[in-house]
Amino acid sequence: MSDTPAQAATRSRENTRARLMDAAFAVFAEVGLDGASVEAICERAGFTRGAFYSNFDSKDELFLALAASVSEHKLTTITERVRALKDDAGRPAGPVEVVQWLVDLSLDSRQGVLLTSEIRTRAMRDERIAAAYQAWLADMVQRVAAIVDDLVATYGMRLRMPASAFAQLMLELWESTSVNALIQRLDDAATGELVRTRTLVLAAAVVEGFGQ
Amino acid sequence: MSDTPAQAATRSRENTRARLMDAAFAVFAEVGLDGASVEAICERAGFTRGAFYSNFDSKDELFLALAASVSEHKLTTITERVRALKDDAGRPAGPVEVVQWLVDLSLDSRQGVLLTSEIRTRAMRDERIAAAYQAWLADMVQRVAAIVDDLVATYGMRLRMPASAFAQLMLELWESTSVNALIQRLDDAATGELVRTRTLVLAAAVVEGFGQ
DNA sequence: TGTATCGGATACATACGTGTATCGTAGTTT
DNA sequence: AAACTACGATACACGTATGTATCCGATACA
Repeated sequence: MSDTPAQAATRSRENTRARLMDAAFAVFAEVGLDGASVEAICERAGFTRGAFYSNFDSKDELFLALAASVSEHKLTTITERVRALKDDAGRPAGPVEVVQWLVDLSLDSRQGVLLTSEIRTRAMRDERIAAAYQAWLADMVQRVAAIVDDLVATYGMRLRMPASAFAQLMLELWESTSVNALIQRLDDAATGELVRTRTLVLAAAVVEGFGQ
Repeated sequence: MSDTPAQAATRSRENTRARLMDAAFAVFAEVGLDGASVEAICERAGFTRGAFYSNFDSKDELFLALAASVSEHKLTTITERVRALKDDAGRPAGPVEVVQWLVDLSLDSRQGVLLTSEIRTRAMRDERIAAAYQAWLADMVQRVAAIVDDLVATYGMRLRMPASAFAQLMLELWESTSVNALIQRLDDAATGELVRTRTLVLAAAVVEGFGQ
């Protein structure tokens, strides 16, 4: 099956877009949005700026596209895992295993944490990014809340606060813990342990009937 | 009492240093560290760059000095308030009032939140700033933990986790909530309410014998 | 009142990043 | 096979930030 020219061209174009975005992901994580020059991004991607300006209007537009892509990827991932949860095969054994499972779900790479921080920082100052961030966060909260609701029903427990508030608290806690772990130069294992412990504390507090 | 020339000169010098740092505080909050030009800082302070380079070696050095100053200011503030707490006059009536009091203690201005975020972002990438940040955080944690210990003893309650871990959790929660409130464009009242509510939830979870 | 000193202003050299306009070429179409 | 199209490279013009070297004026002291 051969492509029409438009398709072939598009596919190639999409490919260089993707390479540029991958490079931008790395460079933004390294030096931040303002610290990253278009030149540096292109160099890492193996292009010159000609390619860049042929694909994006500006660095800001690339950043927006990248943020959207990362957000969507996270949402997709979580959706898949929720579906896996529904299949009895992968269902965790008990509440504590659920925490483990949720933490795995939320942990991000070093670069991911850095980029998310960049997005949040930007959102504090830029109305447009704030809107996008809030929309994404609401989406995440909703999905995590759905998981929580489902688990609570399954194990016959009760929440001491609305599931969505609990979910948002969890998400913020995970993020904030990741950031601090990064500042403390903890390795992945220690970071995971810290997040797990804290999540258990919070769960014990908010979920009536959760272990001890 | 008149100054020696050196003293007078120093005093004036300290004054322009202070003005530059005040300006930098505002500009960094507005556009971030990388987004702020030395020129912009000087302009806001009512100087030219000549004054800047006469007082600081680089923008980074100014940022470091500013971060240290802000940190120290926060520590001083909290110390004062702890002392006030010791005087029976200002002592809160009960656990819930204590929460109110603690929240007041932790709330920061919009600009303060933005600058703290900038510091934290920087700490993730820069070893030197990370060390300073961790030292400061440890200090804060220690003081808050002392308050917590004192209060717990006073009201005859018990903690379900080490006071320092609890204190750190609190500090992170306050910070993270402030950031999110800022992104959501909440006003000060709503932000305070949110922080208060969340603090109560956490306190109820961790402090055995805390209200309901 | 003359003079030395210090802090801040001015002027300059330079590096860097951006965006655009143009060019060369590989792959496609007829 | 010739022409066309699209993508990315190259070259250029411009603006902006930096840091330094020099200058000027006010204040302190003799």
